[in-house]
Amino acid sequence: MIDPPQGRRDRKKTETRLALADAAIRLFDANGFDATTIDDIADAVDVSTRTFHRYFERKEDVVFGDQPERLARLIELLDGRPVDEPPLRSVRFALVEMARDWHRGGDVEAMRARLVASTPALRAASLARYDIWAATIAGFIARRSGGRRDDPWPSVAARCMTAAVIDARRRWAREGGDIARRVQSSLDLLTRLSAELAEAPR
Amino acid sequence: MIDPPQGRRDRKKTETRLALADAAIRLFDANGFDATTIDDIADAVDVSTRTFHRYFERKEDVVFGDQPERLARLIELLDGRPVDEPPLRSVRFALVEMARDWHRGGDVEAMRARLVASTPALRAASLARYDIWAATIAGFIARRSGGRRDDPWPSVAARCMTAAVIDARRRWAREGGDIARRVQSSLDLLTRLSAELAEAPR
DNA sequence: TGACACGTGTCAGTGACTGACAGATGGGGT
DNA sequence: ACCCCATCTGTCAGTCACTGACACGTGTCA
Repeated sequence: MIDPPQGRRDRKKTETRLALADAAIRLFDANGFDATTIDDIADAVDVSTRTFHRYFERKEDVVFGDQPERLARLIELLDGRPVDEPPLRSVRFALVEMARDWHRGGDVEAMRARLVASTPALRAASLARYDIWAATIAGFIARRSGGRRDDPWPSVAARCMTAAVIDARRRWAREGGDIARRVQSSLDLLTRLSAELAEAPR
Repeated sequence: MIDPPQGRRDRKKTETRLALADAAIRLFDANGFDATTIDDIADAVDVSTRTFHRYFERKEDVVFGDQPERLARLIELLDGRPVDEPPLRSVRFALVEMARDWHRGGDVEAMRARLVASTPALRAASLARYDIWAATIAGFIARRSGGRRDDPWPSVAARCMTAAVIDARRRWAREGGDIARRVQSSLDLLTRLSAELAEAPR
């Protein structure tokens, strides 16, 4: 999923990062985000707190420890779509596929979703992550549809589709069910927007 | 804008809260968010840091010190719309009106927008605020359109319209211009979604 | 294998945030 | 006008997130 099989050093780095993320999520889930100290997490992976902070700028970030892989996957999915496909269709495909990854993530992924939904600090951090998704998707749409540089359309479209995903995921955290299907139906709802807004021109 | 002219005590409280918010924004703008300590802000208003934390849970929150008033205003605008108006039209009206408030906010509002755009911690906090807006709007749409309790439509629609506002405001922070008009055109773009998504059914 | 780059631990320090207590001040009832 | 009570505030002490500096040990590459 990631580039080449780098040297032992880089492999260990990735290993430590994912180990910290995994340990953190489990500890947060068991004892709560606030009640868990960075010391607890570092101890669980047997590194110093200083090392923790070399991997993650803020405590919240550790919950999204696999973000580099996720973002790379999103980009890979987007760029893998045929160039003659309508851009939003490509985005839709990529987002549903991302949701399938979440499903494959199993317990830890559900744990993370619940954790994020119930912890204010993590909710904010999570939204900031999706903001990066939105920017990435906006860049993709802009490239594929090729309008003016300051055209707001790619950005607005990307943000809306991301918003649909966020809503689906939050619903999934609360009520469970099939996350991929939830994302699909949220995205489908976007088509309803124009119909309802058409009655409200200006 | 707010309820009745409460006693002196409550008046002083509101005063202090807004004074802290105002002082903080100016200090952040002048010296940067990180370089400004809570001590600096508290000193400027001549209260203790402990008092600061009684008004605002986190340092970031002070930038949104007038949030209670804003949210009250949003609710007021929404509830003030005729009940037979299409819900999304009401929301559109309210959001554009909120943007006009920003315009009336003058320098401090522009300062805040620039500040939020350029400070990661504030960007995250800002998104969390809009999340509350989205929830409020979703509640309004649900009430006015009266579907099932677990219908995802109100929430998705609210999130998308909020996303359009966020995008417009961020653009405004970067490039200036007429914020109300920017919000209008972002919202107008939502109607384009269905056309482009229609080509991407499933 | 040796020079160098880089990841890690220790240490010390700052600043955000919180609970507990005590003093001050406004509000309401007599 | 007075007092009692609720509430706001400052001081103090403590925890914890986060950071720069330094020294040590380990991977990497010539």
